[in-house]
Amino acid sequence: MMILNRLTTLRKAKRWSLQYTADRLGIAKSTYAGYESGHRRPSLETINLLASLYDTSTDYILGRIDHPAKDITTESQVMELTDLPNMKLAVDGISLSEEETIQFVAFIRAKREVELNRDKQNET
Amino acid sequence: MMILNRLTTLRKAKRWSLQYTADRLGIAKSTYAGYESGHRRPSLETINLLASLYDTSTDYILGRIDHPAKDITTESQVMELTDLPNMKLAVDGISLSEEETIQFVAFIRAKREVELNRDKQNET
DNA sequence: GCAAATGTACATGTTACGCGTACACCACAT
DNA sequence: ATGTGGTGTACGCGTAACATGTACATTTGC
Repeated sequence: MMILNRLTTLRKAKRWSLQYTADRLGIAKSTYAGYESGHRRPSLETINLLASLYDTSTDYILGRIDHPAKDITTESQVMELTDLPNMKLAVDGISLSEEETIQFVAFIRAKREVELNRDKQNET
Repeated sequence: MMILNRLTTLRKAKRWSLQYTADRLGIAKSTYAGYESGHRRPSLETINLLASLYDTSTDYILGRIDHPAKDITTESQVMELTDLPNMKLAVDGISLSEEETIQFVAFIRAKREVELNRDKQNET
């Protein structure tokens, strides 16, 4: 059995729905759902697209390698956290789980939302 | 059209025949020949095997990258968040402020603390 | 020149892919 | 409570395209 269950993790890291992802891929929602559930498997083109959309490599999606990194060294100086599979971050020497990063991104978004609303209140 | 014509080059670089390659892959000669001629396309498993046999990556075989280098995995660089005074992280394209990064670390530590205590509770 | 190995082309049966559809579930507003 | 839109899941069907065997062409070694 080929490792494709990484798709679900990758998609949720982007906070995308099945429908949205399927639209980006140009296929039906049920089709993409089949990939994640393991009942169906994507075409080569779709694998390619997925690697691009999820900012990773086909090798990672296919389970050939265990690190989803695109080439970190060539990345720009600013690293996007929502592209989290591209990097490994640690706190106190313990690597962040993807779940932790997802939670933090949600945390930051909520915090900014609050600040945005507060600013709006302060407008004349 | 997907770039698969690299297969012929890769195979000849190894000085392998169609038959030998097909045997290594566990498929019929005509089947593998179909890949190189472009009339047929390999399964995901076969793509995987091909990348391994030819000592390259699926990304190269699929035409996602142009260099056949095997080690596309810049081996897991783990970056310690607390050691990154000038590390630039972003969420939704907006760079994290230093305070936000501090909050990030605090957030993770608090979460882990909670989990640690919960685990202790669950011990007999 | 011959034989064996290699490469190419094709017809066929069968797999499994993509889609639509239907359903359960949840959040939220009415 | 009832409705509405969005999400994830499961299934049956029609069909594209895959794997194979076979046959033929071409090259290689003797």
